Amino acid sequence: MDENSKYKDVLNREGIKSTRHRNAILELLEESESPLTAEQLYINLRDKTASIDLSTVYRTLDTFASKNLVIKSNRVDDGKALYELNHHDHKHHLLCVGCHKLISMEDCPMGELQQVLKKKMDFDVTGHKLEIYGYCRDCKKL
Amino acid sequence: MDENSKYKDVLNREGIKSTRHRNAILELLEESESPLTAEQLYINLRDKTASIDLSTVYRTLDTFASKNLVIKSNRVDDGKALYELNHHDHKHHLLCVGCHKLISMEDCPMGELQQVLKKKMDFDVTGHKLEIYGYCRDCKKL
DNA sequence: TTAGTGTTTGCAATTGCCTTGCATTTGCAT
DNA sequence: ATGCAAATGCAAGGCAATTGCAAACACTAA
Ligand SMILES: [Mn+2]
Ligand SMILES: [Mn+2]
Ligand SMILES: [Zn+2]
Ligand SMILES: [Zn+2]
Repeated sequence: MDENSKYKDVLNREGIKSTRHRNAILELLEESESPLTAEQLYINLRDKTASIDLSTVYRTLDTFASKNLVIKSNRVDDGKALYELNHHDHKHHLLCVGCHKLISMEDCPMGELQQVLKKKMDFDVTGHKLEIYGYCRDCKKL
Repeated sequence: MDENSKYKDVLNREGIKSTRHRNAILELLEESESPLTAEQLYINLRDKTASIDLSTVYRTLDTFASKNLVIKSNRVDDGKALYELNHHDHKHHLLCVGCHKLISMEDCPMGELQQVLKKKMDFDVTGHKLEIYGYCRDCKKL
């Protein structure tokens, strides 16, 4: 199987063509354990084999976002756009205010809270947003 | 009392001068029940008495943010910067997606989570944002 | 395999949000 | 009132992101 077609099925399922760049971008996103900026992807791709234009990176990410293949968000400190693979599972991150690293939490702590709210407040939870800030292992030593 | 000095005490407490523009911006933020962009503030101010430059709006908001008088965030859809008054009370609301009522929660459910994160992830929590959506007592009957 | 089609990409220019340098004005302490 | 640091207006600049267009490419149907 061609390395450039690793995600052919995924892409075809969304009605878009399987290209070198699209496969490469999906691969990088899959390898990364934290969201990436368009520029980070761009630099990573340029350093590898595949020269690519930054506008192509943006267009590709926009396409992926519109197909719900990736989730677009904004970095807290500078508002720059971040992109991560949509794993379709409900997830939260810990944001280190020291080094701006994003760390994935294994599970959502809201589960039991929902039950409490249902009993005490008679409120049926359908969703939530949760962001947690603090200092990671590395940064709190300094 | 001069209308242009409504927030003199607040501003002096932060060690910055009380000016026409700063008072006007604080007033607009206080009147608004939702966060505003710099441009919204700019247009609002220009249409009133006070001609103001957009760069002054940004500089003022940055100053306020650095003094923790306002909270800066980013709009979800376009990433544009949003500014709102910092009311300094740590509080969460239940937002009913049926009637858009905001219900205050008596206490913050994050307390025990912090301890868990410290142990399991070696992460020191300094803050968080939490929004909860769902259906209130009245709306879930319908 | 080849030719044909719409899609994707590179490139360069452009947009729009936001920032910065500098001269002038203003608030405020003396 | 006077003096000085802080705040402001103005114009230029920086930078993430977008766009128009021509060339390259993926895929389909001969
Ligand atoms: Mn959750
Ligand atoms: Mn809380
Ligand atoms: Zn860190
Ligand atoms: Zn309701």
